[in-house]
Amino acid sequence: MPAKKEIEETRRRQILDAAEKVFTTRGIDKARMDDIVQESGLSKGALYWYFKSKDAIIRAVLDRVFIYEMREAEALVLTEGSSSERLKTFVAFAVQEYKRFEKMLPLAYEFVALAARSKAIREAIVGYFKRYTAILTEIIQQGIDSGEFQPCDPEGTAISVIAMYEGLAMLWFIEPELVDWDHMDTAPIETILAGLTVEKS
Amino acid sequence: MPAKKEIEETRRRQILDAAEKVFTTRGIDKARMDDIVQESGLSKGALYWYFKSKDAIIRAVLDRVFIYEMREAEALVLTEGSSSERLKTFVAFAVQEYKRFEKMLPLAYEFVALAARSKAIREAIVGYFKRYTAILTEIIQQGIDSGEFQPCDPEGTAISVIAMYEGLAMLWFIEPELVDWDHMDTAPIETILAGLTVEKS
Amino acid sequence: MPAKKEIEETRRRQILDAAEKVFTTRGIDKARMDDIVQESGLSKGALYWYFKSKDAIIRAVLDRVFIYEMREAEALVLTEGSSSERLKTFVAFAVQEYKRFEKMLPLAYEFVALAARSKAIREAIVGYFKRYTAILTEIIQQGIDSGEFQPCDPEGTAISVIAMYEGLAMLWFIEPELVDWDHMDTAPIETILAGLTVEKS
Amino acid sequence: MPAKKEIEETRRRQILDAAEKVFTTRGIDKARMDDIVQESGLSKGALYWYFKSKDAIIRAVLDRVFIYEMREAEALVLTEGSSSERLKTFVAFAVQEYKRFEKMLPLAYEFVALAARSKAIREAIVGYFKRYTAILTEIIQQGIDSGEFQPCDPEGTAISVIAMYEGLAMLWFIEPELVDWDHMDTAPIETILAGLTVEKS
DNA sequence: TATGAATGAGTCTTCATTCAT
DNA sequence: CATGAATGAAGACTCATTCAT
Repeated sequence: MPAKKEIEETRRRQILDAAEKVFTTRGIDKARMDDIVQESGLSKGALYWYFKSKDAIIRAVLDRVFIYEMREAEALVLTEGSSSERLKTFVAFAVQEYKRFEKMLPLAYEFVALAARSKAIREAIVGYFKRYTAILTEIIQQGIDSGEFQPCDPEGTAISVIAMYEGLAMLWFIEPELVDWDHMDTAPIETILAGLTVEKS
Repeated sequence: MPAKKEIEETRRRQILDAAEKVFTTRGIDKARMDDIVQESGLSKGALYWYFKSKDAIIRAVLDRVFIYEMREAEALVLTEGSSSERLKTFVAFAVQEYKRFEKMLPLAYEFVALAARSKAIREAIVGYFKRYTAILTEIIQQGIDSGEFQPCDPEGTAISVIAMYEGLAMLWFIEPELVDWDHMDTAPIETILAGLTVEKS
Repeated sequence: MPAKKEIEETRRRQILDAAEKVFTTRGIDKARMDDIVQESGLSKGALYWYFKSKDAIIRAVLDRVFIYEMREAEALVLTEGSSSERLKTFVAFAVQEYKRFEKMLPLAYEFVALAARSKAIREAIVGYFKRYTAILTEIIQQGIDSGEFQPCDPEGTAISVIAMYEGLAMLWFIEPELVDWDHMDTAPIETILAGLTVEKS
Repeated sequence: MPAKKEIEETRRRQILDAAEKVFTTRGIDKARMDDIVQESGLSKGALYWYFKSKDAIIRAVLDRVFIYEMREAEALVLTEGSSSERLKTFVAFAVQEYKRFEKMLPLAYEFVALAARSKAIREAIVGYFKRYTAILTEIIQQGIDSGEFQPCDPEGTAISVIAMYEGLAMLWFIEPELVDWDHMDTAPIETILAGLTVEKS
């Protein structure tokens, strides 16, 4: 017997899937509850049964957008190999994620814009970045400790790297031709690695 | 005698100033024409006398946000000194701009989000980035030509640098504590410069 | 259990009744949606639930005004008696209709005026006249065939008769005193019948 | 020196010509003062200098539409010839008028519709019909007096004739194909004349 | 639980009219 | 006399939310 809980979970997912799609294509503000109703195949009443308001749906979608699995990335920290290797692997992983994320970028930037006016949204996004930063900082710290990387502020550097990739994603979003996304996982990070790595004489 | 043209110019500026402020604080979608009316001190009719619609105001504000003076930056290309110097000066200049830009960032990200659905907006933003890229590419090319920089793809590198600063600005926008903006004009670019510069031994 | 359909039908009627009244008293253009809201006892939202726009309501009212039962009149064609009798009965019937129609005449003339700019309206009105013409033409044709009427163009004559009554209705509408509506169903048609009928010597 | 009066007269005519055109094409309600401004080539201020309001323009246009020269028709009454001849000449004249009037018919029917709510408009239109009726009544009376026409109610008959032509004009306006306007000046009136005329044998 | 008809405050936009120059 | 910028009341329409069934 598919417990109530399961049905409820299914309904919520249906609604959020629909909302995500509608928000992405029409924009959050322009999206109407009726659009979500139609897209979800449910009824108006059902939406309001599972979510208190449009705002509640927005927040739930926000969480789906900015909270995803980083376990794979986090596991990297414990991997064998040089720090450069790990850094590259991490970046390659992140670039993969961006690619999967592509369709949701419009939504992501809407949330970024909304962050200016909503603490809840700001916190969700900040949490996402902090997790990313923590992983990258750890990798860089390992490199410094092992003498592979120049001494430097590991967190600051991590943030610079993340910023660079966020920026590239944004440029790519605005005009794909600006960015050669197929080499994204190598060229930019190598520029940084070149400056980061201790000269092997 | 303040010629007609002048009055017209004043009115348009009044309206756009008001719109910019309202869009920034309330968000473009949530902004009501009445807010702009109140903020501008003009009347509803006056707004519609000078601008066909809310959308026309949005576009006009867009242009004000993304089209500004880069002459100063463009002049840098012709400056004396090493390419590293020029690069740093350019970055310092850009960081200054971001600081002046601070209040408008929410608006800027709204436009970025809107870019997904509007060619006009996309083009305005792309134009802005292309101008920036052109300057930076030129500086890097000069560095390569003079043997100061490693051989590399100058445009790709320029875009990476711009992306990094765009990303930093975004992080700073979302959570100022994430980014030490006071050293923004030095630390990140130096990491890149380290990798870019030919070893002087 | 008043099936859904019934409620829908009731609501539409409520709205169209209200619209008809408001259009008639205030004029179509001067009529506000809020007037219809008030007159109907429904809410703004309800109006827009059942009709897409004011224009949709106008069209629906148009149909109610110009599409009505002519079955009774059409049945006349098959009646016993002389063609003169049938013609008179038909006219008497039509005059009755005009009387019932009295209150809607302002609306009817608004539609006539609108016909100049709307194909849909024009077609609705033309359809109405064509049905009337067809009946009358048939009656006159019968009269000619039986030798009761002079040979003539039956459709042209039918149109002349209809035109005369339409014109009388218009004069009556503009200034009731101009037309003795109580003898409308006899005097004018007899003038025509006198000229139409073959002399019985 | 073209006295002030002349300029004033010119301006008024310019405005009313423009208004007539705009009212006819857009409809009185949908016509904007700005349309008249543009069409007239004058300025907004000028319109309000010569006419107090849009309503004043509407009334002035009304007068131009419904008050025109009937002197020619009125002169007919004194003409030589049989009453039948005079009647036919009168009808031919009227049909000519309708043809000239063609472009203004949409406007005329708007005024008819407005008559329901405006005494002033009603009176203007009634005045027009009364003049026409008076002429026609006189002609018919002459025919009765001379023994050419059957004894009948001359005014009632006159009104029937006018109504018929008004109705034909309306049908023609709504759907030109319904009415063979080229024979309008003969066929319909002859049907009536046939019934009206005393048998000569 | 689920439905979808109904609500009505809120929004953009229009346009007759005014008035400083 | 003439101009056209400015006013602001009014009106069509939208849409998040509610609630009787």
